[in-house]
Amino acid sequence: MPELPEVETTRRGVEPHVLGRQILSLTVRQANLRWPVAPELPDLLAGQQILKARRRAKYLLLDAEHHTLMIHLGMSGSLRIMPVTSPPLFHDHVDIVLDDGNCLRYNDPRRFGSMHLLTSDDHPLLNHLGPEPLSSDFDGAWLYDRARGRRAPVKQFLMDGQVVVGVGNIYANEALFMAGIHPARAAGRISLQRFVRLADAVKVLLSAAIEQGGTTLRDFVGSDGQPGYFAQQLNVYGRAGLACRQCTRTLRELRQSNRSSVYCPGCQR
DNA sequence: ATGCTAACCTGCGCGC
DNA sequence: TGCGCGCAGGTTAGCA
Repeated sequence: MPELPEVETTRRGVEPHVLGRQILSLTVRQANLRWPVAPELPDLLAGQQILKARRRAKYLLLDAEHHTLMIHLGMSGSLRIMPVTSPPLFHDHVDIVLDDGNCLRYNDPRRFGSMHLLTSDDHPLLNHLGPEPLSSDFDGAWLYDRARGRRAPVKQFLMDGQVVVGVGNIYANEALFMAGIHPARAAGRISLQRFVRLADAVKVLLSAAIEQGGTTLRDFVGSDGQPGYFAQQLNVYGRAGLACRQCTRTLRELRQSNRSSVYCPGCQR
């Protein structure tokens, strides 16, 4: 489910409900996520007030007084604010119980998500991440520099978290279409000018998706339970075999690193 | 250093 | 109706 816009939508939805709240306790019903939830995590976090809700890449970072709770939603995770009394449903793995009768409830069918407790942002999972796509650190020149000598297809290059964070399969496909770049082209063989178009496309797409509450595919819901509205604007993702909206040629599909890429053979070179 | 593969899981849609 | 298969928004470890 979640790419960066979904995580940011979740952060914005959750923030007003958790800021200033004290964490009374945590209920862990299923600790086997992508990495096991540390058994001592609930006791360490209980009693602390939540001071800030940040995002880094696709990680949601809840800063408390002495620790930061780092949450990843994986492929199928979601967070909802709800009364702690409402009965947990299937795959509701963790409740972060707040002091106002509500809880932040983590649901994740596939359990590819994770929860870690940090004492600083110096963590192996955060240390080697590339720039935020919507920051000024990320632009065409950055992509061009990082692509020197890289023979990997640009699609994989763009999805590499050490190059830039937050660009998942959907937006990688869409950005390459918007920039007119074939997903299989070697990253090191793309001009600065074309990388400028690609970086701009990433920024435009992610910004628009955040504005509209993320992309809804199957089961995504934001923290207030409302679906996003960006899905209807996808030009290539999920449209293999259909006509390109720009040139009417049939969109093709190929698999790269076991992920599907959809592109227009006319518009993308 | 780069790049490829398998791995972690469940659910859903499709063809038979 | 049921079953097996392939595929799905992510990311890491391990190995060539």
